[in-house]
Amino acid sequence: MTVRTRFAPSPTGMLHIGGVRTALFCWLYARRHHGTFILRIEDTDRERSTPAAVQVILDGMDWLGLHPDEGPYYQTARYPRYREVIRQWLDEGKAYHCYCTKEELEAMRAAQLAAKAKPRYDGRCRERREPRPGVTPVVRFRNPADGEVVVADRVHGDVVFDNAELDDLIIERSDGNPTYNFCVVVDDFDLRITHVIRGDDHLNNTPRQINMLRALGVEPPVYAHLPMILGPDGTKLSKRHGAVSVLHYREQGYLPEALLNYLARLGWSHGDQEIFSLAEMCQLFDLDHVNKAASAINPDKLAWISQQHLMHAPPARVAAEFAWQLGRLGMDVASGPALEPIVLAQRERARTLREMAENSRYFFRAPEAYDEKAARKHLTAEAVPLLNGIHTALAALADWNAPAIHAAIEQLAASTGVGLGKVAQPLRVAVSGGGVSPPIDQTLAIVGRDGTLGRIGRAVTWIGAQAAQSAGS
RNA sequence: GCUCCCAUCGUCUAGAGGCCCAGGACACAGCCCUCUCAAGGCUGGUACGAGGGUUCGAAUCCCUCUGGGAGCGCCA
Repeated sequence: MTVRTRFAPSPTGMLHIGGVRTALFCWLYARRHHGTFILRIEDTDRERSTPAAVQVILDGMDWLGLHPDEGPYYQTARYPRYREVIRQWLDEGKAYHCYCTKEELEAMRAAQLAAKAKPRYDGRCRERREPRPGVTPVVRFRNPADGEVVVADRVHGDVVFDNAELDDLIIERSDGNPTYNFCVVVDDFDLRITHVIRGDDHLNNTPRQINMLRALGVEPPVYAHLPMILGPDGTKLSKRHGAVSVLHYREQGYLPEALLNYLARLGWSHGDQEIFSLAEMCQLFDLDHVNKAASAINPDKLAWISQQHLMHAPPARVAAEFAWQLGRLGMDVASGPALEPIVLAQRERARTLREMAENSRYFFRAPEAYDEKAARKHLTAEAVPLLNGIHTALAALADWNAPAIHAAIEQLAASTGVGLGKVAQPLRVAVSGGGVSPPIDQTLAIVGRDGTLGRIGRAVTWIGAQAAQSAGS
C-alpha cells in the first residue's frame, strides 16, 4: 500500500511556523516512502474562511517548495458527499436528530461545570422519535457508550480513551453544514489517507474520529501527533512571539531550505546531525525519531542554520534570492556588478540574505558618508600618502583582479615599511564607507577600478577638508 | 473541574538498563588564525524536575508528587 499523507489547514488565519512544520513532516514522510502528499483546505467554517487566507497558504507552500501531489481539495466542494454519509448513518441508526436548543445545551453545560464534571452532551435525544415543533434539529453521531478506544500513535505509543468520556458530537449543524471532526473522517476515508500526521492538539479528537471511521466500516489510519511549537520565550506561539506568516521569513532573508532544515530539527533528529539538505531530509526522515515534548523556537539557531545554507548552497541559487533582497533595498541590480562574486565574498559574514544585501550596498553605490568611528580611526593625515600610493599602484595595474590587487597592496606595505592593515583599513573605509567588508582585494575587485580610484580620491579630499576645518576652528 | 499528553544544559537535542560522574548543536567566555568583520579550529562553564520503588546496576522500567500543555463549541 502506498503512503498517502495530507496537510489540512483551515484558511482562517495565516500559515505560521507550526503549520509549516506539520506540512513539512507530512511532505517528508510521503517523499521518504515514495508516497503521495495531499493538500486539503478545511473551509467548513463559512464565517471565518476567506479566499485571501487560502491564497496565503498556497503562496507559502509554493515558496517553501512543499508542492502537493494531489489537491488542493476543498471541503466546501464536498457537501453532497457529507450529506450522503449523514443520510446513511441516520438510516442505519448510527446518527440521530437532536432537538435540544442552544439554551438548553448551555444550561446543561453550566450545571455540569458547577458539579465539577466534564461538560458533555447527555444524550437526551438519543431515543427521541418525534420532532420538536419550532426547533430545527442538528444531527449527532451516536458514539459507543462503553468500551475503550486505543489510538495507536507513532509518536506517543498507545493512548487509551474510555468511550464513556466521549459524548455524541454534532456532525451536522442546524443550518445544514457539516462539522469539522466529521468532515475530516469522511475526507480521510475518501482520500484513502494512510498516515495522519498533525499537531497533538488533535490527539483528544482522535478517539471520536476512530469511532466514526469504524461506523464507516474501516479501520483507522496510522496516527502521528506532533508536539507543539512554542515561542522563543517558551510560551504558546502568539502574534507577539513568532506567530508570523511564513512569507515573513522570506522577507527576513531566509532560504526556504534553511527554514525547513530548522523546522525539521524542531522535534525530529538524526543523531547529532544539524545541517540537512532537502534531499537528505527526504531520505532520512522517519516517525521513530520524532520528539514527544513541545519545543521553543530559537531565533539564534535559525540564523546559524540559515548561514550554513547560505555558505553551502550553489552561489547561483543564492544569487537569485539575493537579487530580490537587493531590489527591496532599492539597489539597481541590473547595472551593478555580477551577483555571484558578491555572494561568494559575503556569504560567511551574513546570516541572512537580508543582512547580506544590507552589507553589500557599497557594491552598487559609492558610500554617501563614512562611518564616524571608522573614519576617525583610519581616514587620517597619516593615511593620505598610503592612499595616494595605492591609488597610483592600482591605476597602473595591468589586470583588475583580486590576486593582482593583493600583490599591489602588499608591495606598497612592504615598500613603506608598514603592516598590511595600515594600508587595507584606510582603503576599506574609503571604498566601503565603514570598517567592515570582505577581504580588501576581493572587495576592490568587485567594486571595479573606476569606482575604487574615484573613492580613494574622494577620501583623500575628504581628509584634507577635515584637516582644514579643524585647523580653522 | 474532568479526560488526555509532556518533562535531559538558557534553547534545540543524542540517549531505547551497564558504552553516560551524560554526547552534539545554538548562544556565551577565552585562545588560535588574521588587512576589518566573519568563517574555521581549540578550550571552558551549565542539564537527567522531586520523592519513592524494581535491579548487582537507572537519564533509561514502575508509582506518587510537582510543573507545563491540550481537549471538553451548532470553531477548526
